[in-house]
Amino acid sequence: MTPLRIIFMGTPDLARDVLATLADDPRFPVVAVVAQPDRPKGRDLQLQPPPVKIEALARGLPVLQPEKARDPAFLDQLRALAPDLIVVAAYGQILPQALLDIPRHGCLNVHTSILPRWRGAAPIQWAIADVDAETGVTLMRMEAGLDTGPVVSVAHTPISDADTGQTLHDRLAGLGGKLLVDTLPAYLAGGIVPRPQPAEGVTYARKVTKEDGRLDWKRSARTLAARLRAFTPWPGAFCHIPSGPKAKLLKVHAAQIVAGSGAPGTLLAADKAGLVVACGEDALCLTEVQPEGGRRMTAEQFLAGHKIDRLS
RNA sequence: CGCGGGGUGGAGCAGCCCGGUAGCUCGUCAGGCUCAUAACCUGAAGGCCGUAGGUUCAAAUCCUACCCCCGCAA
Repeated sequence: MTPLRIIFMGTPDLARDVLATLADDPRFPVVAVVAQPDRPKGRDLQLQPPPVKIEALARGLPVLQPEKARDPAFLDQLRALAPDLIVVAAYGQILPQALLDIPRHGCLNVHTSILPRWRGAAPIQWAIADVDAETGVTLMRMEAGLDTGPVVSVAHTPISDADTGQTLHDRLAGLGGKLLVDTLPAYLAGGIVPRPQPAEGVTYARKVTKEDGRLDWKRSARTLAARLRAFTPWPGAFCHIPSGPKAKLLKVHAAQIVAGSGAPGTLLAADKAGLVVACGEDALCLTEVQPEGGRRMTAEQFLAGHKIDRLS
């Protein structure tokens, strides 16, 4: 039997971790890696390679970075590589049927939720923001639809009150890689028949935007606390300090739900313990913040230099 | 030249536009009060105002260059 030929497609940190786990395993020879093109990043807007590209180059793997995955010339390149299997993790583009048809064993996607819940771009964040008790990773055989393919295998993990988008991301990245390498042998041997996703329970995790980080004090403290954790580290949570000629941005890094009531946005207390802000329901005690232009600091430090009675 | 905020005793800030004795909330140290204290009262130490030039009788403040920190853009 000729050696297996695997192509990996992915872009961000999560995909890098999955790639690392896959490529570490000698049973699964990765012959090429596909990532999104380098994008301008950082304060000087310099072109930065995506994490997957860095990982691939460090391993001496060839990297392809097509602008569009449906580009016919790119598809020809893929065919020329004669992959038996394509593994996709957070690649960031819809893959056309013509691409899905290339490998003999099809395309498998590592998706960081328990499908059909949270199909789409930001499943990790929305699982936390929606206060789900658990989430997980789904290995799925890809179809043309958005995360609609039949399920090969699933791994679960509970979501704790301490989980943030970052911690859950890291855990799911590890879980995803493990699920992939644990499942692949049986799948490739034909021992697993992918099962269609249930028709019930479909939700969509739309892309997170900067605006999702805005703390709307009219919401409940419970909701705001969940969103704060979900959107850590990006886009983070923020509100505004109304004092002065123009409102200043205030990022909130850590907060806890506390008892209290008042007009949403009102500062109910401000001491070493934190800034207690009235919400639509209960209150939020901000313990770590970062004013515009400054570093992150404790509520105590912040209060030493700012006199405020309300946030917006 | 992508856009913007900022560098002032140990911390966080004000003062800068309208140059002329370095200020606020804390912290630290000493003393006092108190059964006691993270509370309160009194006092003290601690700063060449990011760096280098320039303008001026005089620069934290105005001008120029540079260094460093942060946010937005992803």
